Amino acid sequence: MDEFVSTFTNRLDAKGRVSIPASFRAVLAVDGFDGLYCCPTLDLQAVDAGGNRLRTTISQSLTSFPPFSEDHEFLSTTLIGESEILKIDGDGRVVLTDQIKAHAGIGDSVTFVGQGYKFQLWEPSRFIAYRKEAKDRLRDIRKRLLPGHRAAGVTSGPEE
Amino acid sequence: MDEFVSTFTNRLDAKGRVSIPASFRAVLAVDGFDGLYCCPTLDLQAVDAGGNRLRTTISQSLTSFPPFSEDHEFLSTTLIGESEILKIDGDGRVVLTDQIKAHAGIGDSVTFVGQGYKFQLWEPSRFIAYRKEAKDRLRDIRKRLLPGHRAAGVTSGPEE
DNA sequence: GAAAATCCCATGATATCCCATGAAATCCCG
DNA sequence: CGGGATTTCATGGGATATCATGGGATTTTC
Repeated sequence: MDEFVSTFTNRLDAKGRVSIPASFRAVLAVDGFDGLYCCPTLDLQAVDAGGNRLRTTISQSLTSFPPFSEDHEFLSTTLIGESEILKIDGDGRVVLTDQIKAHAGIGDSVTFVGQGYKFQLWEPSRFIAYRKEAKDRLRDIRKRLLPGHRAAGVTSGPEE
Repeated sequence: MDEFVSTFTNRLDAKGRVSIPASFRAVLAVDGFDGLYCCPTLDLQAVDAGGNRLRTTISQSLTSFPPFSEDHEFLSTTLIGESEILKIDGDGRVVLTDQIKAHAGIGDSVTFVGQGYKFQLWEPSRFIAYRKEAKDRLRDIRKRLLPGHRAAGVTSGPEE
């Protein structure tokens, strides 16, 4: 297990804690980062989460700008300043901060969406809408690429 | 913990003391600098703060100018001459000098913004305005780097 | 000797730790 | 192959530690 795969939805308890899906915890353990690195996505009501691999990806996007340059300051303010490092308790749970919950519109449950080297946190119903939107868009793209054909070998799963 | 991450806002007490966020103190402890190195930000009403890594970064940005050149003199006057080293008390608090408070327009509370190897001090409401600007700038940069790569969803992040 | 800075301790809110529980998935042995 | 035994996992709750903040007391500074 070295990639975040699949989607899970868990509930927050009275103290605001959520269990990170067990398979995601296994990936984090391999990644070797103590805690959960969380960064709000810029144009989605979601939060990117992960460990070292996510963090270094973000850091590296900063290295192309010299320190003290305007762009470097702007980027680090948004990417690092808005990020949070959540502690993972002994049972594999985290407490989401108010900023994270506000940004993603999260109430009493969270959907964890695996995306390889990172995963995203969503408010469940918002994620369902987003996924539908993404599928429709994918269909459009395929239609344009393969006019008059059905995509061979590229499945999108059962249509609902 | 080796980077300043996330944003915190704390209040000054009657004696002018503010707690440095605990996670930032942990980073400073690793960095091994006794005190808090503070340097007014050149073009912003903010103050850069940190430990050894900030200090060496400032020194290195000076080496790109020949010693005794006008630019070197000017920059070192500003960057080093205007810097201050604040004492950190046993409870992890500092007392901001009048210069710092004046430069950043700080009243009765301070926002600490993590930026990796350093963090910034802001007057809270001023920071909110700046953050909005920073996000817009990040959008521009993303657009230039990833042309035609739009998010599939129709939602955009919540505006505050 | 007075004002300011520093040290030390108090306190309430919040976060963290540790153990319990029940349901579901997995295993195991016939 | 099957069904009971065991483990895993998400969730819950009480006890404990951490942290920001406040204030008195002592030391420093000029």
